[in-house]
Amino acid sequence: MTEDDFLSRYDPSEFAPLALTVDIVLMGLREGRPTVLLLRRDAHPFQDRWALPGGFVAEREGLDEAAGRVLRDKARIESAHLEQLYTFGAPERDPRMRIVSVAYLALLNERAFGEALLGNPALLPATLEVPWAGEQGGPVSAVARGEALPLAFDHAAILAGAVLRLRGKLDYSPVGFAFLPAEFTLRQLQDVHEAISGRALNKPAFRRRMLDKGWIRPTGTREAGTSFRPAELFRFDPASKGD
Amino acid sequence: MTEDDFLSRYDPSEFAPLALTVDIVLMGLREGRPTVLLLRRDAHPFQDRWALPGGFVAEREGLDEAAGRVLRDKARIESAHLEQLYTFGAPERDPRMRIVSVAYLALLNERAFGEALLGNPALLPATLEVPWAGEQGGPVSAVARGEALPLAFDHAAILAGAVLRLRGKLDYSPVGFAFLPAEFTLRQLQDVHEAISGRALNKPAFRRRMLDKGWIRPTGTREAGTSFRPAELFRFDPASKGD
DNA sequence: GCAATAGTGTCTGTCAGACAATATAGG
DNA sequence: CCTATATTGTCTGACAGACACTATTGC
Repeated sequence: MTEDDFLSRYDPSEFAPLALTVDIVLMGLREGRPTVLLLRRDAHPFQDRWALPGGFVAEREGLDEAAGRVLRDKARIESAHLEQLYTFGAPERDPRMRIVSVAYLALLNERAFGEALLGNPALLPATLEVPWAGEQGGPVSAVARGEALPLAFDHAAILAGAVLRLRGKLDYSPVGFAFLPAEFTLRQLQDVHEAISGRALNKPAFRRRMLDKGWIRPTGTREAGTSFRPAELFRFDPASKGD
Repeated sequence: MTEDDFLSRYDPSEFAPLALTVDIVLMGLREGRPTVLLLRRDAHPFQDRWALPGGFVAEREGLDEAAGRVLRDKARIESAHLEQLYTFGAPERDPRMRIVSVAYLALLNERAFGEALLGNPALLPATLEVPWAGEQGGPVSAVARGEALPLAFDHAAILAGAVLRLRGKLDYSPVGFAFLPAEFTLRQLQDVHEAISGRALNKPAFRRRMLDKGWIRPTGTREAGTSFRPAELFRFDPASKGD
């Protein structure tokens, strides 16, 4: 493909206006429900609709790097589990010009979620309502104060993709620990799994499964401040494998 | 994020040279091994190394659309299972300029694989050698005529991603049928699963599993031309669900 | 002791692997 | 009948769900 290739390097499309952005699904768990952080758009297009935090990819910046920067700038979050989700590039997805967006998923534990809210008061937490609908997931809506928020661009599709990705990885990857602090009880871990999968789980079976997988290690300490029997604290053991 | 947002629309990065390409992993099965089709690079950079077929995304073209076009132009394949894999955008991945590549995975059955080879004789089939290494997969090499091919750009990483994606989806999605003709025997389907997962499977268990999943329906006919008991032919039943 | 939750033991149904038995094509 | 492969039957072990039981804390 010599000449062919050579010529295509000078294809006009190369010089057509094109921008690259990253959009980030900032997800945490609130009251047992997956919750995302959204920003209201003040300008056209999609004025007054709600959008994922995002930003343009800089000239000498990698994609993961850009996502990390957006995380810092828009939510004051220094570190979080961050993974690429999918790339959206329909020509008309942004009416202004061709903007291709690489969507990322960031998972926040309770502390990071709270810090993000403090760091940027414009962020609105919205509960993800996922009609369990079949099994492969259906449309997702983001709800705040009892009302479904109108979303900008193709951001509803991005949210749906985020939920599917999480559900798919939950069982065979230790991704669920990203929602928890360093030390946690088995009940907390089970709550995470129930929130993401959207269904109740059996306690003894869950405990067996987690211990058998070898993902967690007991710390030897127990939680404090309960008025009943305190649960044992565990830590994620990255020495296992996966993800 | 009014003013902020407004200003960022005019960020210089928007006008920095940036190109968008799709690269396609054309995968089929040959002699029980995953095999991909590669093109030799005649020009710099990475001259004489092997690369995935790819092309620039045109001005008013969606990403899936661009991938379909590359499939037609470079391999004369009219239709195939095509899914987006991952987007690679390290700033220096192409020494000439910033080129972001959206990788796609195309699955070919035996007929499509043969047609591609006829349609473009420059395509070289290379066997994917996947050292089973642990479980999450390791580095992948593409081997032809007994030798590992030197790959261009970050295409080795793309191949590794393709193998992982396939392995991950095989059990809970009907993706394996993309490698087979419309009618097939259970033995053929099992061969596909063994080739992708890289391990031998139990015949009765495999048969039960496939029938229970409801993905396949018997056609009532049997294969012909065997010198032994002919196997029943099945069809993929898309009425089930998933993918 | 009481309330509340943590953690364990046990039964049972589902399902995959192993392996053997039966079925059927061509010769 | 013989060979080779398809297809089915059955046993067994791994494991998840259900549910009841025991343990431990604050009060």
